[in-house]
Amino acid sequence: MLSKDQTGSPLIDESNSSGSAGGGIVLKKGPWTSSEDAILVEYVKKHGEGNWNAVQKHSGLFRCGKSCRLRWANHLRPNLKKGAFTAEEERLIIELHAKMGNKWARMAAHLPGRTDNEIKNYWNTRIKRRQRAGLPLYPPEVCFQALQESQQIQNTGGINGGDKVHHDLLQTNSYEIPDVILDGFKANQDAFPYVPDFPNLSTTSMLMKGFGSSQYCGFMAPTMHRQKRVRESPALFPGYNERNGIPLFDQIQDDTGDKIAQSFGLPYPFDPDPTNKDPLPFAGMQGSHALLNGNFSASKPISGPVKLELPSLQYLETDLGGWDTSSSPPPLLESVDAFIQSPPSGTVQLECLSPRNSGLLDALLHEAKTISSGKNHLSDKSANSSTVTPGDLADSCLNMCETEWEDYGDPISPLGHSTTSIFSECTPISASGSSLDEHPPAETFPGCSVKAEPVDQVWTPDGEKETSTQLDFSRPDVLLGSNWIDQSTGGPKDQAMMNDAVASLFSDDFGNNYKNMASGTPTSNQGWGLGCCAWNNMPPVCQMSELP
DNA sequence: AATGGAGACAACCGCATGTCG
DNA sequence: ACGACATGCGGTTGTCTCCAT
Repeated sequence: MLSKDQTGSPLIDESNSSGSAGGGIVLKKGPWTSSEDAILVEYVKKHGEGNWNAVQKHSGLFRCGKSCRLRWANHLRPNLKKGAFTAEEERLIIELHAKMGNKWARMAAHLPGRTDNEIKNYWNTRIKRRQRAGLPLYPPEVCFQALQESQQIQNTGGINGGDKVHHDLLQTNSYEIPDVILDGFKANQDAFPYVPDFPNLSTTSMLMKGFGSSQYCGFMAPTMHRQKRVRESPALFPGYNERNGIPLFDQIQDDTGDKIAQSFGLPYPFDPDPTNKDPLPFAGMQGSHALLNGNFSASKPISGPVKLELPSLQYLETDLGGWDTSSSPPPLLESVDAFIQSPPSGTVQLECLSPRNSGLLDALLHEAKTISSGKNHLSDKSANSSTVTPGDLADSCLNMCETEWEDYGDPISPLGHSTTSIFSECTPISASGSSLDEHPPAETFPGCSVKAEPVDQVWTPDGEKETSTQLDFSRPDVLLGSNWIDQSTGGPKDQAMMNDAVASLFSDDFGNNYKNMASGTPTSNQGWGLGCCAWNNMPPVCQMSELP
């Protein structure tokens, strides 16, 4: 141990001291000096780690045990890696965060020599940077993988596995990006890993934000301990259950949702505290779409072998749980449409309060429910008490994800988050004539059986056509309602009406793009995808202008 | 040269959890 | 079962440096 003389008497710096050890001893706070470090190292060498409160007693170090532990863990313990994160580490951090959320300690366990604090700082810095740049937090392949793993969890009966299953998955380091994705992706991702250069992707960023960290955008409920999580309370959505016949989320295994949510780094469900007066459920919706969209609408990373298909509603005709297993890869590419299907009539009003508006996992669940009900809705809607199965949910998520891989442009807005946040989740109906049909959300178009055409054509996203219009979607559902399809023809219900309505509400640019989309002309807005359904039920309080 | 913003990093704080008597 | 204590974790804040203006 160094003597005070040797170390310049750093033990007590009165000018920088605060606090007390209870016995009148003033404990130092603030930056550690090298001499303090030496003392601590010496102490640990002698006595080992732990019993940190004894450090002060035995070493004369005027630091609280907490501070000592932190200093040791973050700076002094051996085998600590110093310096910048390597590319591999960064990739891992991103992947882990996509799966775990802000579980820094757990993430650190996967990064030998790195501390949770280091990772946390790195991530927060990255968040800020990417937020500012309007870039997505997660690369699409990471999102997809997270989804895939969620599905794997469910498929392996991990519904009740809780974190354990999830953790096990992580332990396997199964971070391989699905080939189906990377076949095409890697080819174009020299600069990969996780931060693909998506010049046109800025609008998806918002959707990426809010993952598990309240500081991302502020609209996400903070990560909560499981013990604190309370299942969705009917009080939050009064009448939701009874009137809609749609099961509340407590009908779904909590662990399932939890795991999935964690796969996204999401708190699940959204702030469930019924006493919480903060209207986060809705405020968080944007973030939620960040989830659905931002994660998956990674612009156009795929080219080549990946089969890209426009969403199809075909599955609605089939048993939801009975994907055509003859095709491979299965249902993933074919079910996105589920999310663009309008809810069955009669549910619209209620869904203004539906949990999907939370934007979190429950939103997915709700969408899955919509899918489920969509295949047989109307007829037995009222009797529909089907519970969304985890598999359904996962499929839906995955399908969404894959759809988002489609090569489409982003209706980028300098707002960064806005347009894509919303629209990239809207299914690009098709270039074959199907188009959106504007309708008020109160109007429904049951029997969604639109068959989307495969996306065979490759078009260049009109990334230059960015709208800088400040969009104010007091009722985005008006525009984004998924009920724009004539169910009988699969085409636009009233294209002119829709176009006019859109043009009137959007900027000219935006409206024009929209019109182009409606007419099948590829534009940057063709990527409007999955979000329709979710936004379809967006409460009026959500306005794009409120986005950062 | 001065200044302000952003990034990087370190450290603290509050709370939750685990352990032990 | 309970409380005290130690530890762990995540969020937040403070400080320093760099860089553009």
